[in-house]
Amino acid sequence: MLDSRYVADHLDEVREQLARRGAEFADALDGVASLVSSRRELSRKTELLQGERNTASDAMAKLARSGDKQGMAARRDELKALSERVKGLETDLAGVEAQIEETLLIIPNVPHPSVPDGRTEDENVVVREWGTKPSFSFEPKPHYELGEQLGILDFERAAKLSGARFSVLWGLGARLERALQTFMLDLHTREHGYTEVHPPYLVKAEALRGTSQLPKFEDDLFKTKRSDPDDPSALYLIPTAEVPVTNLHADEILDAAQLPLAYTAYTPCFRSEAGSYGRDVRGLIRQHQFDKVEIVRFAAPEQSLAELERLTLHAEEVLKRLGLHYRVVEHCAGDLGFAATKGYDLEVWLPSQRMYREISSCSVFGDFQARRAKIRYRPEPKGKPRLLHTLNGSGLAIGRTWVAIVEQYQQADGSVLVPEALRSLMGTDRITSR
RNA sequence: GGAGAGGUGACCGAGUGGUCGAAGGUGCUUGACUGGAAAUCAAGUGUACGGGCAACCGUACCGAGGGUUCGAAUCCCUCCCUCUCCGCCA
Repeated sequence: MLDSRYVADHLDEVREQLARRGAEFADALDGVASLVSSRRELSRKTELLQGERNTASDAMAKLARSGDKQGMAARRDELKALSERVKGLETDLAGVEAQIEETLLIIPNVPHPSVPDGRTEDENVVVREWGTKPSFSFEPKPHYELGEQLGILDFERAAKLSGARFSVLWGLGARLERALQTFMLDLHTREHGYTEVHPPYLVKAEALRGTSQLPKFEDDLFKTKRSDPDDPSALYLIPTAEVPVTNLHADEILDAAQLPLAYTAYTPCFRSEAGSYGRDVRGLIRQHQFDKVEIVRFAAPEQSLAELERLTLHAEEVLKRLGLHYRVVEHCAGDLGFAATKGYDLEVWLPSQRMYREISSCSVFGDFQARRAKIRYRPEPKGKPRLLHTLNGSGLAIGRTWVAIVEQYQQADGSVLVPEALRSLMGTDRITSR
């Protein structure tokens, strides 16, 4: 969420910055500006009258102590009227504040000045590549064909259980999923300094509001208690570990010395994929449920851009160790996530598609999430609390990593070599038909 | 799910209608004392918004929301959470 006062005081600037995203928020922004000025006026009036009421109330207390029943009776009506006026103003003020919040909650973050222009993902900028495209003496197969032939991947039975966009992994396929969890968590905790977290997979609406999946992207989420969809206490399945992990520090004031905080978490992720009906219908690329190891950092504002580079390298290291060819692209302004102010995608090479596909998204959110979730830190021991900056990235999406390994390491005979780094966890150096 | 108890500042804990942003203690910070430290003594020590160059002042906040009242941390209602016992369960 943007700062309402900043928006009101820098209307044109914010308008221009948001225009880079290719979206129009003119009306909403004007609305915020005028609401902010009526809030100022209203709160001044309210406080003045509250002060009057408090003074009068103290006088009443004195009368009460001196047992002046008559004096009290004489003033009661007058005070009641005053009190009613205060309540009226308080209600109005709360109304204005709610309107400001409501508007601001659906306005995206402004792109950082360093973010390149562009409308769609086609205008993202390739920053660097790592490794080389594997070459094959045969036509490389898609992972879903290989997986089914090897008996490690089963969509038919998944459909029987849960419908489309679910999968069952068998044998070494399941083992590979588990090996990847362990491998990634071990790398981040042992070598990159992250603290491992095991969070809940069901969260309150409040948490989703903190990281900005709500209120705007409710359709993308699975909500529990469907029998009473309006129950405000209904829990949601997490679409990413970002939600529970970032909100760990909601409503907290951290010490500067604690920063940067670095957490990693393995969780399943649940996404309704509403509106993506025709896309990636085959294979593991787009599922309602997938596993992911997430990395999350909390940083002082001055550090956050450098922290983004660091976090991105941590995610990249996973691909390097697995020997998977990939590239890094920077989001153009139009392709930036709702809450992000700058970000990179890691795209892994999929031979069967002859394409780079997103396997990680690393973002810095500035104070956008911190303002929503009220995550602050104290710059100096006695100083005023200040919003910190949040960051996160996939480190990595495990399903897509599984896909990349099967495709990049496939052999002419249909078997799949196990990357060196996973061999001890897998207990084998090759996946063959069972 | 049933019965009971409770949610107060960084922490413990007092406060059952008015002068309570909140006693007392602990912790922390600063000062005094000391060769230094401990102990002791003194002062300070929440967050947000508004005003002021500043000292500081005003307003709100005692789990959340609503109500009663001239006035609520204190009374009433609803919800959330924690603890104890029973039941059930992994």
